[in-house]
Amino acid sequence: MSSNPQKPTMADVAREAGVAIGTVSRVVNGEAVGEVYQKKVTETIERLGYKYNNMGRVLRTNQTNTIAMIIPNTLNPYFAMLVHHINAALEKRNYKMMLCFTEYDRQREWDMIQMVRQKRADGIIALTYHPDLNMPTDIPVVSIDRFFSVSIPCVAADNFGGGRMAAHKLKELGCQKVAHMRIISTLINEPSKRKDGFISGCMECDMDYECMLLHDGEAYAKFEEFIRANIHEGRFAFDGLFIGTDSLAWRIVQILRKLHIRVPQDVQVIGFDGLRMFGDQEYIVSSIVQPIEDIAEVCVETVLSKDRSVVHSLTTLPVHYAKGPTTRDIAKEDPHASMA
Amino acid sequence: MSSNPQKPTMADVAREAGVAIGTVSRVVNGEAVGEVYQKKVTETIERLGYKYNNMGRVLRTNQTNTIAMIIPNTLNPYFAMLVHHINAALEKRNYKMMLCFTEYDRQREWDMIQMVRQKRADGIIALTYHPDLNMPTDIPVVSIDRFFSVSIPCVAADNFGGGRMAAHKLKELGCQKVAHMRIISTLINEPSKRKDGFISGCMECDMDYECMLLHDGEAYAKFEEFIRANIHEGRFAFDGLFIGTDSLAWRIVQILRKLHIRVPQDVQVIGFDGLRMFGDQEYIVSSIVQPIEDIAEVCVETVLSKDRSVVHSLTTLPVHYAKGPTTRDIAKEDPHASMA
DNA sequence: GTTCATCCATGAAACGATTCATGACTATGC
DNA sequence: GCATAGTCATGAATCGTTTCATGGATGAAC
Repeated sequence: MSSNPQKPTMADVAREAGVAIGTVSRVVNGEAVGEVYQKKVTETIERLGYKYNNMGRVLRTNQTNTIAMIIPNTLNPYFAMLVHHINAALEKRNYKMMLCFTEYDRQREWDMIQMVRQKRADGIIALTYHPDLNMPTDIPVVSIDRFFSVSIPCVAADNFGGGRMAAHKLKELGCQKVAHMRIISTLINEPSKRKDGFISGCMECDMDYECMLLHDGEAYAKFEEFIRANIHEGRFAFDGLFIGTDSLAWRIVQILRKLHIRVPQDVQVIGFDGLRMFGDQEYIVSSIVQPIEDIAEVCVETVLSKDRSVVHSLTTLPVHYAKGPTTRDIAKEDPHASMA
Repeated sequence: MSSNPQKPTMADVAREAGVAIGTVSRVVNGEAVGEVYQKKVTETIERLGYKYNNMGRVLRTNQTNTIAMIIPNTLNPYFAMLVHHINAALEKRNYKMMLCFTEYDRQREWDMIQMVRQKRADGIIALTYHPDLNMPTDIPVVSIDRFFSVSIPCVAADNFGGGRMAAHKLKELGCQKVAHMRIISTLINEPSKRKDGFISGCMECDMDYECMLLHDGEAYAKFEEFIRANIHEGRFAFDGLFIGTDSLAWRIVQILRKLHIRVPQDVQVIGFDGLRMFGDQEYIVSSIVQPIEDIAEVCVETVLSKDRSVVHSLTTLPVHYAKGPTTRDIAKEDPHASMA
């Protein structure tokens, strides 16, 4: 018995089972087949250890059942969670995710889009940052957090509402003089609206506010400088801060702590995103929480939707507030608490 | 000018340029072609907006230039960093990464491996947990942290050395009575050696030690119970803890803090992995740091190596110790520090 | 017994690339 | 001018699947 050393193909199975190649195809795809044939083919597949080769199928059907997800990286927990939920949503629909990391690099963002053109994926879910990148319109694309044009659907949290919510929350916590800090790029995207919402909220609540929007690079140094400049006789001039992202908020808390400003006793700090330790533990700071799971669901639903006419060009999903460890009154429950 | 609505293929380019299809192929692949042909083809490609279809190529060459990475998820920063560096190492070699999340689920682990059989990837880098999973040997596979057999190369940090290092470090920090806690599965993998190394180290340092290895499920409750049971008159019976992973260490620190045991004043805590906030900020706890970048590099090098005879069946890479915020003497620098 | 409809297996063609045996052409040497 | 070697474009065959026009077999209706 000289077994073929090559991996068996459908033709091999067909020959061995004494049926036509089309019949094998239908068995493999679970289509209706006569009982006798069904059995013969199934047995032969088993015997030869046949595994279907996906490339043949893709070439023929022009369907990869794969969606490309374009994202800077996965080190930021916000991205990691997004990837997590999008993968889950795709898996539910029997799709695969092809992950493309851009590291905020324009060339890579472009390359990744080209890849889809090479028929490696059926559609794109993209979280991109480069200002002058234009998206292809001949392929299903969904953009997260960034609006390109009405022809490219965009999904985002309710950033304006979140900013507004932060202002109201700070008021509720007793703040009178607040500030907003965020790192921006030249790009205007949906998260830019956090500031607008915050300003609206502050005006509604009749709070003094100040905004610091800095470009990456010297941002951290400048923020620290700003904070130092506003400490007079050991007291911080602001009693509430709304920070554009949790990741920045966490860094700001480090700076405040270093300067002996207590959070939350001396100043309330609210971030944005809703990051938690290990994705399921404590929130790392108090935060306006993005509904990442819903965002993922809508993205997938949209990119897979055959009927492009029913697709909204901008979907915004509701956020909510969550307390982080910074807002627990530790001092009361543990007077000797040391920093962990 | 009636342009073809279909995406142009190589045949279209060949016809339009008045050359043979093979010539187009060689131009696309950057092989030597006569200058005149070169120019004609390049121009036509440009004019038609031709993008090569990867599937045709894959089908013919049987090479996907893609490596599948099988991993539980990306929410744990350890996994996220691994994914990050493996992707970078693959990209350097012009390979793509296909990410497969298993969520610790055996069925998924198996499915993912089947996928590669379907010729979606040229090889596998796998971090799996299910005890009775056996790896295919007809495909290049590299396993992380888990040794299957001599025929399947395994890459891991020096877990034994790391455990030993933790013991010595605790001694150095003045500890006398220490404990080791880790969550285990029925699976015996490389990280299991952390305990062995720790015990060796404790014996070398002449320290009292105790080990708690618990199965997932009630582990957290049991650990807390253990800690409570060892607090007498406000003092914790142990002055040093070596925890199996940073993620558990972080949770243990939360428990200790809740019970008014100060870290590091009352007890030193050392974890394993070297997790940092956002991948590049502070270590979340003091830790034995895994050389993730090197691990990634070796994995990629190994899985791509054509000559399987030169690969080692087990590669262990050196670890190092890093201080987390827990080991800074906060009390001295900020007597009023509140927990953040 | 004949006709018709139904069901379903058949197998060639197609998907879009690469590969390679072939032969056309040029250049060189004598 | 002829023989030889070298270069390089050609295009048919191939990879492994799906698809679909074809027709054989079966059963129902009369």
